[in-house]
Amino acid sequence: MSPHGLSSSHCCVQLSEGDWRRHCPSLTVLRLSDKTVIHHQGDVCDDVFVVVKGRVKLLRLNRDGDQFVMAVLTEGQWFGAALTDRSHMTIADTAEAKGRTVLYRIPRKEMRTLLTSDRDVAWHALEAQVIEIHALRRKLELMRFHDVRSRLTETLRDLARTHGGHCRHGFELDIKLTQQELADLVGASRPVVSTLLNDLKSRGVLDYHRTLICIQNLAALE
Amino acid sequence: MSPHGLSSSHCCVQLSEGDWRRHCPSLTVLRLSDKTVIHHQGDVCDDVFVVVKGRVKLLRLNRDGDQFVMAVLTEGQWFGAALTDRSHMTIADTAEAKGRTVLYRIPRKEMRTLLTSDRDVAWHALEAQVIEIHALRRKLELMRFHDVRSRLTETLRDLARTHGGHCRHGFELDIKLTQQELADLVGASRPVVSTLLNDLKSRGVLDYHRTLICIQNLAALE
DNA sequence: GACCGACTGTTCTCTAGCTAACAGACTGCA
DNA sequence: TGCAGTCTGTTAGCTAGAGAACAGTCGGTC
Repeated sequence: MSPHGLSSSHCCVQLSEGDWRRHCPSLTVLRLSDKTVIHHQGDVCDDVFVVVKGRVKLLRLNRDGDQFVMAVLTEGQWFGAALTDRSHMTIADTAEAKGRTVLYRIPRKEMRTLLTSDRDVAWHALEAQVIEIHALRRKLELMRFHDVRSRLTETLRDLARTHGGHCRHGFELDIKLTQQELADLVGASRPVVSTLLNDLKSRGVLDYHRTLICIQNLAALE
Repeated sequence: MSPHGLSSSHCCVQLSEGDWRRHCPSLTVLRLSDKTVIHHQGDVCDDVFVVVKGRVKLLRLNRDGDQFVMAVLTEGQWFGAALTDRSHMTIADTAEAKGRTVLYRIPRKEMRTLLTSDRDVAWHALEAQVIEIHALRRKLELMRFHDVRSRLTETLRDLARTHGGHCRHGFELDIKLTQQELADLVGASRPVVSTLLNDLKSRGVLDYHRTLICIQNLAALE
């Protein structure tokens, strides 16, 4: 539950595979391995993808290959082609599977039909977009007003909320992240993230071993 | 028209005052003068506001009073209470009238009813949110990868696109902005914006006098 | 159990851009 | 026509954090 009362569970349009197939006859199922690129920024893409299992990173690359992660999507969320009428649009984000994932691929037109015909789905979609806007605005505010240290702690709190699970030490992220990935999420360079992470570790706030992060004291993340 | 083909005209749910009144019986009309604060971040607010005339700035303040402008809304766009079911939610953005503006104020519940009952309005709302997400992601990308100079030129191009009008010199922003406001929009300090603006002026790309900015050579903004 | 590739820890240097500070210019109002 | 308030122009430090560079560590695999 976010401090603003927007639970991420609202993001999910809870339909079964049968429901999806009924509404979207051209649906295909994709099974992807870690780091598979689903679409690349600048591609022309006319499909919408729904995350069924696993995680998908939405990110932007600059010409040096540095990346900035806009969002990490979980089960039930969708991405891909914009919903406008004009087809053959260029896509702004790169989407990449994070771990093994299963997706549905749906032509934009069928998704549009579903959204205009089913009231519930449309409402949930709208709510999901509103929540996404909220998250993006927060991220912008963080980028503008906060230093890397507080951006890092906020990001960890967010991750704990949306991708966390309990473990015997406390609160464990069930998403494995290298320091580089965390830095890409925070919008900072790896060296400073590394140092800050060590500082937090030495202060007993969290513990980690390589890509597994475990938050011992969520409250102490301020 | 944006480079991605998302025209801002799509943001507008084009309803007449009669339409609005029919759907939302509790609608009230607000006429505000420049700089009136409509709601402040942290307020509890259960109303949605629709911009009928003028401009509204959506911004975040930090404790030093520095502000960062998330969006400048025009006619037809709406803001305010989130659309979730839970009422009495705290609001994340400060909203401020930019110049004289006219707004409709609608209780969240009636807006919700309208959105769940009218297919067209719901669709347009969804499109508007998608476009907003697009803009926010772009802004994030700019903040992450680009220096103040290119953020400034991109911001000016955006403003020309969404709030621009022709004048005899070229392309004039029909929104008056002080350098401080421009800096808040770009996410930079006033002194550097001032210097960059002078540089652009001396290179003949644009001209300005106090709050009036006139772009002579849109293409030269790269 | 030795090797390779991926990841982590740390240090040093360098710079974009922030803050502060102040002077000049314009605008509007008495 | 003068004064107050707001906006602009510019300069001089100062610092967060980027980037490069490299050594250390883990973990899989042959």
